[in-house]
Amino acid sequence: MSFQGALPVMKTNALFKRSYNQALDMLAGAGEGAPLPSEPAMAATLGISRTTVRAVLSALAMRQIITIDGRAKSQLRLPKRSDYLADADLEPLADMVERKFMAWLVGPDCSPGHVINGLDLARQFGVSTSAIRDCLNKFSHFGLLERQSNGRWRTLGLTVDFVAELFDMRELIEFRAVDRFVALPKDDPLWAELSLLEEEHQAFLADFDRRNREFSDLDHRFHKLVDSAVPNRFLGNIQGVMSVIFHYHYQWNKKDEVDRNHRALAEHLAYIDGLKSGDPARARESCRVHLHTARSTMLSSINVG
Amino acid sequence: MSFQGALPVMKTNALFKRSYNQALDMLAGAGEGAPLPSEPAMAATLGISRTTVRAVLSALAMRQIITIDGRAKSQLRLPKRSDYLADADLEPLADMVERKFMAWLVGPDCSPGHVINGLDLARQFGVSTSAIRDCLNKFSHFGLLERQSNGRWRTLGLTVDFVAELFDMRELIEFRAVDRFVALPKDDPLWAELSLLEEEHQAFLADFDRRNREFSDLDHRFHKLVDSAVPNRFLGNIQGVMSVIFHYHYQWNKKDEVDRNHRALAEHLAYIDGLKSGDPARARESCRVHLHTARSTMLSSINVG
DNA sequence: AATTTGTTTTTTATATAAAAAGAGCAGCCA
DNA sequence: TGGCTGCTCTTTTTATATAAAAAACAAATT
Repeated sequence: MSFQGALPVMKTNALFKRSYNQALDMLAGAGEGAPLPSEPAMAATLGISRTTVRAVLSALAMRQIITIDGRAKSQLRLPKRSDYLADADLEPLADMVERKFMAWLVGPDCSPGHVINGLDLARQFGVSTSAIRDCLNKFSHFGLLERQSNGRWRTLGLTVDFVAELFDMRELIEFRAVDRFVALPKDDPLWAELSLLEEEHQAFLADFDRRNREFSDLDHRFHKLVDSAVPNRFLGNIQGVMSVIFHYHYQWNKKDEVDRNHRALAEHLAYIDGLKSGDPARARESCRVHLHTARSTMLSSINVG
Repeated sequence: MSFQGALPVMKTNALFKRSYNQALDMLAGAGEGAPLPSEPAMAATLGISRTTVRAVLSALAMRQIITIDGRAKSQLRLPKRSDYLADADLEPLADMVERKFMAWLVGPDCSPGHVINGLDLARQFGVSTSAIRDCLNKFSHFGLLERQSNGRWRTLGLTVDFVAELFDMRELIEFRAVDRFVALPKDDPLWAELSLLEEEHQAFLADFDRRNREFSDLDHRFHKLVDSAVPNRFLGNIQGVMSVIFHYHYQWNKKDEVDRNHRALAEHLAYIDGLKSGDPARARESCRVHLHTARSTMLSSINVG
């Protein structure tokens, strides 16, 4: 299945490439002729192992960007644009497969109940079947897929039922978290974090037109903070599903995006007020309103999409 | 397809072996010289594909147990004990790995926080690294493992925290299910199922000494029934964790097993009464009592274990 | 003595190959 | 006509091989 001269690459070296580009950034920051930090120091800075640092360093030396002589490493020249490695495959493989799979899942080639052909997907995405298998395994935990008795995979799709069940769970969890949150002592660090997030919301609102697109991240962080009042690892799982669904679904449903985000932003602020009031009933109500809106927004988005 | 001198076995043919033994059972039921059902019929009976049926049939013919001539298949002799394939590897590979892994996890070779060496486990269990990888992936969804940034696996273990969080979640879900359950119309099929299960509990109690061991299955089915009042696929996930944890943990903690099961059985019956009373407060209370006992039993079992 | 580098050993991630099991089709027999 | 068999093609499951990355170890330098 090799189109061009694709030699057999066994494992993506995305980490190396990312680190290489990061190293170039560091060199751009320093001056020409400047000495480089030691290998362990660089490893710590980049958060990678020394093995990878050494690979990056020899690549830099090969390109005549730095020179290495024992432990004396120095910069020969400033990095140019062309020195950077193309960001084509900088993404970890699993992320790439996940992205393509979600696109396929909500796209026209897949209808709910569709039986998945792993081999075919592998060819389509340009990866091996192992990668597909891992991805399918992951999504089956998210409830988007099902295994039949004969070992085959069937899509369940982003159906109305799925969303309803997901939100039921979400409400169950978040209502409880709200009760716990309002009862937190006033010196709990979560209150400070909440205030910080409130300010972020205000700033977002002030600059809404430009930052509109980044809302889903803010949304995720806000709900995560509320839910953290009841620490529970199983809850994190559900949050992960929510996050993935929201991320991908709204990426392909830009319709009414501005209105949707604007409304959610306002509701978040009311929700924060509710929490800060210390009144459980009021907090619960503001939470209920927001989750209700989120649910119907998602449902209508699925129905038209 | 040779099951004796097989040198490099690439994939376990557990399905074939299980089916082969099942076919022997069928032959033992029929008489000598009796005609065999058609291939599709056997496939349907055994719940496998015709390909596997054909493999079984030719193995039986090879062993001179049956004779095949076109579509005329007939039994030559009754199967002997020695005809059966050894039950060493009749278990699906994934199940075997899961079992061994859980045993390892709660055993002395593994303490919470331990970094897992996949290759080593593969050698220990006599399987390939792929099988281990699949297993680790599965258990990470159960919250028993964690992936570190460097891609390594670390055990979190069956700690007090884990159990506390698991039961928090369970209570959250089951309380809600109870509320919904008592509100079901009296002609809902769930009521009939509940009565059936109540009878099973009574029968269990009458024959407790002998059936004691099978209690965990009954327990699982009971809670599953209650929770089915609120159908939700994410909930099924949590139930799966509970089931696995209970199954393995109590398999190695036989201490006080009789008392533990006896008490749970009594509480289940009270719980069923509570549900049948139709009074939400009473139902909730009997549920609370039982879940509370279950939690403390599990916790104390971990502490002494 | 504490770090740094050079080298070797482990471990993980991925593609590939091959067995096992499933699905479908054409001809055939009752 | 309807179901059965023989055959072929797909799809899934698993083991293995190998590159990437991490970790460990040893020698060298400050």
